[in-house]
Amino acid sequence: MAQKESHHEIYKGYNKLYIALDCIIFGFDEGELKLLLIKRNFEPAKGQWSLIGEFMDENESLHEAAYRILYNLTGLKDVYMSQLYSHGDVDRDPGARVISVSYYALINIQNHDAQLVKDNFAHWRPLSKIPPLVFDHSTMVEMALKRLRKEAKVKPIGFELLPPKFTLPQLQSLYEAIYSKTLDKRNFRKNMLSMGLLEKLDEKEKENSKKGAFYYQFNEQKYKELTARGFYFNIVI
Amino acid sequence: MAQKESHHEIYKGYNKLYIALDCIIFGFDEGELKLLLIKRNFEPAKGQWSLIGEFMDENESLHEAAYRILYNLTGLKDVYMSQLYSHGDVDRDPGARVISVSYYALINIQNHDAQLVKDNFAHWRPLSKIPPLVFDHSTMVEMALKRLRKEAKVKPIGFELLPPKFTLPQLQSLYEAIYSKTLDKRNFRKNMLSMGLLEKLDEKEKENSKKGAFYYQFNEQKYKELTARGFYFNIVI
DNA sequence: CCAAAAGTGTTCATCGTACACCCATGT
DNA sequence: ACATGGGTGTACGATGAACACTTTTGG
Repeated sequence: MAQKESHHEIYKGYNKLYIALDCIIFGFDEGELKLLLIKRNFEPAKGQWSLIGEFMDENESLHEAAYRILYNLTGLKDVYMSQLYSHGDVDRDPGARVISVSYYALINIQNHDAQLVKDNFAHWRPLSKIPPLVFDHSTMVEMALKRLRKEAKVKPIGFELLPPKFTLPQLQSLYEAIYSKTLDKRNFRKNMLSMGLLEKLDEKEKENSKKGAFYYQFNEQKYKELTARGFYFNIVI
Repeated sequence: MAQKESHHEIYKGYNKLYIALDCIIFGFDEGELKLLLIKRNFEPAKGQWSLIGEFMDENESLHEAAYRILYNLTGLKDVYMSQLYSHGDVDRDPGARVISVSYYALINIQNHDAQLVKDNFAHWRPLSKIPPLVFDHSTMVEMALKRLRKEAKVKPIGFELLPPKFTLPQLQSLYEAIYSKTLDKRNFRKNMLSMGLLEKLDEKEKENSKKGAFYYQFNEQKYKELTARGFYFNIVI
């Protein structure tokens, strides 16, 4: 504690800055990727579209802040989230010097707390129809999409955007949405199933077709085992 | 300006934090990767090994700060540098709450200003013999190496670590150092030359062999042209 | 019975990988 | 002449890419 004090002394001559944390929250619904955006009802830039973000508190880590913000908006806790980038242009926020750390999250859109979202003036917007955003938030979204496209090829993160049980046509549709590209059904299924990470269930989804499509679920445990032995997830786009 | 004032008012209730910026500086010499580390002669952790870093100033962007720090230590300006990660654990710096943004740099080790390095108590240390580092700096180094390994496969950044003129054996030796792996000479050369990015010079390097090895240089211009047409650098390890 | 989506295999080209010998030259 | 590092080509297996028809069933 004495040491802590002395360090405070040492650092005392230096500036402190505002740090914010912004979240890019992806969902998948109706065959397309969506982002959770808020219509700000507070200054600055009141009434404009924005990512959800808040200022960092002295007593929480970056990860904790990211999960706090996500939780407050969606009621979700166990969610895939990953640090994206730190945005530090001097004038990025016209109001004051604020450095923003961005995180991106992939959530199962079915699970979020719609009431909370509503209370926060937030809305799901299709990625193809994102309105202009405040500050450098559009850049953040671009970077997040780029990152998602990179990661979804080599990590099994796509499943985070789907319910625990999903069909192969749904999964393919998700990948097609991520990469804005139609994929060959046979090659996609062969590729996906050949990794041995999906378990076929004895149950069919019958909303989208008369024949019905079998449900599958991702085997997290098996993925960990294989990874420990040098296996790499890889889906060819 | 009136607006700026009003925004300051709005943000006024929020905390400011210390933000530091740390640089992981890679060089390549004597067949191995090296890092530029400082032996701190200031508190806290005086006498211990550390990355070079400083506190962020209110009036510079993250990139500007990174280049400032690198310049002050090495005298180098036009250098490959890229943001790595932001480290935000509450207790990462035992002295005070400091968030650190890390950048990693690849420099041609021949070009640095040895006197400046000396004045800053900095030393080149082989990656294989990195001493324990202060705070979470060892984590930063690990992350930087991981990133370098990812990037050197798909971007022509290896050349940043070499002089403008280099031989294929030197280039191969660099890749072998990056990946801690011996590579097949024929496959490496075939792969590298097939991209058409290297220009063979009429000059030989004769320090390392009697026969001498031809110098090559990287054609940045051609890389840009090809990239614009959808080409991707790719070297198989 | 028919429309609509689910499911299934094979062929070909490309790319990655393994591998061994000759060349040039300084001593 | 020889030791040392530089330079070169080929064959095989694995992987990615293209491609069309059958199955199921609700209406």
